[in-house]
Amino acid sequence: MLASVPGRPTFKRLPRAVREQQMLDAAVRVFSRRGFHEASMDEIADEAGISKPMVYAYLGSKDDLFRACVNREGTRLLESIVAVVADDLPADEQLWRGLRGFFGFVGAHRDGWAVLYRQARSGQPYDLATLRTRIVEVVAGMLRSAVESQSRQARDEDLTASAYALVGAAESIADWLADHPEADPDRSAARLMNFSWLGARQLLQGELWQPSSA
Amino acid sequence: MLASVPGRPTFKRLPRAVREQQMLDAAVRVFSRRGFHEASMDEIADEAGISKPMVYAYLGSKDDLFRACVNREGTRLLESIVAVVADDLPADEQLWRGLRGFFGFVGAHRDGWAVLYRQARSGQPYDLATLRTRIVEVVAGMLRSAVESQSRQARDEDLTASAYALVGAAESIADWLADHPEADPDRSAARLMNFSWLGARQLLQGELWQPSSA
Amino acid sequence: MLASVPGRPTFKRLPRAVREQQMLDAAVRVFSRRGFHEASMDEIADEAGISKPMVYAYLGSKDDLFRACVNREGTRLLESIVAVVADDLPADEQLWRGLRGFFGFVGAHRDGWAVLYRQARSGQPYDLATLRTRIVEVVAGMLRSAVESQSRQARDEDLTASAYALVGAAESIADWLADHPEADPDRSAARLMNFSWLGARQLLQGELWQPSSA
Amino acid sequence: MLASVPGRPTFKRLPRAVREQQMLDAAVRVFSRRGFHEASMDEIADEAGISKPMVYAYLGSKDDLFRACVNREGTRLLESIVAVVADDLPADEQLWRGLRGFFGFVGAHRDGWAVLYRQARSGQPYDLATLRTRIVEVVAGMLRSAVESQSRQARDEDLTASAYALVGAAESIADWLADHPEADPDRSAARLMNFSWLGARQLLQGELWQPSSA
DNA sequence: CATGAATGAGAATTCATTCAT
DNA sequence: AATGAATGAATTCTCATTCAT
Repeated sequence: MLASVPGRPTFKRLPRAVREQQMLDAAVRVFSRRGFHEASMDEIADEAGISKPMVYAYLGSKDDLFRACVNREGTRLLESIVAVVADDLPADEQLWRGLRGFFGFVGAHRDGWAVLYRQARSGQPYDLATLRTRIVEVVAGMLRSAVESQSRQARDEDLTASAYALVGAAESIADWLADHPEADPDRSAARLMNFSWLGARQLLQGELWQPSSA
Repeated sequence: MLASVPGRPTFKRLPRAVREQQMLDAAVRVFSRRGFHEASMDEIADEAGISKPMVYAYLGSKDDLFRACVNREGTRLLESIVAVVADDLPADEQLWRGLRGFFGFVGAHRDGWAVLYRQARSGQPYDLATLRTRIVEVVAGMLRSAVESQSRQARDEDLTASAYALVGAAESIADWLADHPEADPDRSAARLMNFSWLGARQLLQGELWQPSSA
Repeated sequence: MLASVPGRPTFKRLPRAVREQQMLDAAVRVFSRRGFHEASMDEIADEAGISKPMVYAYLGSKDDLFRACVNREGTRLLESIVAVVADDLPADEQLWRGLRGFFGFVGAHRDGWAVLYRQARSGQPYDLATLRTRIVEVVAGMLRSAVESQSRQARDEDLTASAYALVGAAESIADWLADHPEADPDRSAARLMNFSWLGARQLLQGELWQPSSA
Repeated sequence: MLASVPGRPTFKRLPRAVREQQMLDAAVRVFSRRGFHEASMDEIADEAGISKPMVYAYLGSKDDLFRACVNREGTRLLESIVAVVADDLPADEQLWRGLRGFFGFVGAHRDGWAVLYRQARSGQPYDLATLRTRIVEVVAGMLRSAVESQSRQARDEDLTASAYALVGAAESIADWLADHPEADPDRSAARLMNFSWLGARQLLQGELWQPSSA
């Protein structure tokens, strides 16, 4: 009966893998707009078009569910970056590509970003700390190899601090991007590239960084 | 009645203003270590050494209380920055002073910083968004005046983006600082100054920014 | 269909009676270790190696299932006793055989005993009350016929009380036995026989204990 | 207003100690008639004429509450026995008094007995196991001293078994008593005394029953 | 001023039970 | 015959908030 109504998909008796993704989608949306604590399992189940016990059966407790969201979105984010970065490129090109990947993800998955950045941060130390640390380390590594390619020395602490600064700057702009749906992710990437690569002084003097490709 | 019983110490009937500060101190500590939702009014009252009804009588609901915390700490933070910045200084000097003020506050008020940054973010739209926007605007204004002093034009959006980047970078490093009590705030300020003022390229080439004063 | 796929073992399509016994075995084990309420239908189905709907199809609701367990174990227990008692034996011999049968069952079916005694007791008025009453009546009858064989009178209430005492004593020792797998059931039977028979004999002979005071 | 209605006691704002006893009374009644698992905190709160949060505030979780019930009733039971037993009396007199104390408690606190015996048994190992063991040990000690007063030897295991039998018999009769409000506790005590003492006396005198066959 | 006593409302979680395939 | 998918209905427990003293 229901199935015969055109345009209204039957939501019944789907295989587990499909349902799990639906649930995760719903959970990401709800966590994104409410935050971890304000989100209720009831609302998530509703949003997924399913009853609460199914959520528990498939994805466990609220904590488990949240972790699963963070993991999925975190993995996607990492992949968005890793997919476009190639080790043998010059440092600025790598940074540029990394930023485009990053802002591209944020623009395309605003809810996922909100869960990762706004929600996961404040609470219990989910794997997010790990994820962020990993990103920071990747960036730090990138900087280090760039430095070494110039036969220079740099204190590790300084590199790490720069990486933190860079990641924080990216997050901050991503946050603004997530709240401005009309904004262009690539443009955000370019702006941050200029700021971080050239520095405020250069910017103030009107200098601009230009992508060598594309 | 009770107070008149000899040998029984009179309960301190402190003036309202003092009590309120005690409560806010307690609330900031508790919100800082638990987060908004995990913090219970019971724990806050306990920490303040008073009974719950007093908290409600003086500071209103939990939301009100949290807002009061954010306001007080936010104001202090702004003051830490404003106090050291003078409009007629060159841009780099202003930035340098602003960063020192900022990291100084974070180092001295780790709990306050945690409430402002980690907790207030995730949830309800408290005045924090406002506070952050105000800081961003201050920084953007600083950049604009610097640009204009060079008789140049710059698109407002670009300036804003740079301000966001700068604030985000500062927050990120502040966050790291809050978790490393042994770290030196001034050193953090210097690192970020280098990064943001000179840019990654300059840094990679070994250039360094030097404070003209102090 | 599935069964016709070569190389894929045919799922055992066991006859209903066999399946039911498997389920009851599993249920007795689970009820024994968890108690009625803590036992979940999931765990029982798991233990039986079948899916839940089968349990419902064959044995009905959880209550039904529990009743079925109690019935089966209760019947076995009664049979263990009845099988060895013969009406024409002297009273002490009957009691001795009855106790041996009883403790023999407990030693051999610890799970069954636990279900009967520990679990069924606390809750709903299953047939257990009936079972116990039946046992008490059997014992009371045994005592009565012994008395009458001595041409004596005894108040029915006193006989019933003695039967209760005897059954309670047996249960108490059985309980201890169920927790001590190394203990010898026959030895327990002999101990209780000594305790109860020497008393019962005096009673049967009309002797009475009198309080020295009051 | 409410307080002025005669015959309708005001149930409001009682001191903690009073409320706790009311709650325990209610809990014992509900646990007694429903069993641990079937009893809901809602029903207990209702029965106590109070809201659930108060129960949690004063007595903790459902487990804690149950433990508190068992403790209170167990203590009362022990006191009922200890109060009337005096070490320097002859063994039979001690046993007689102990039984009267025991059955007196059961007759006067049927609900308490039900909680102790029927409910606490089946579930988690609350202190009840301890309580019962303690009682068994007391009885065993009583028997041992009686034996030794006759300069005889007895194997400890046999004494323990007799104690178990005695306690089990008492519980069994108590159970019957709890279901027959019109019955006289003292009469039950006398019946069990007869049954057990006449047996115990023979035992104490070294008599043994021997199986005629096997 | 100050507080112990009290609660309404809602949250997570579980479980017996049934459908649709 | 057999099962994975699905849920209604409880249940325990917590918390912000308010009286009555």
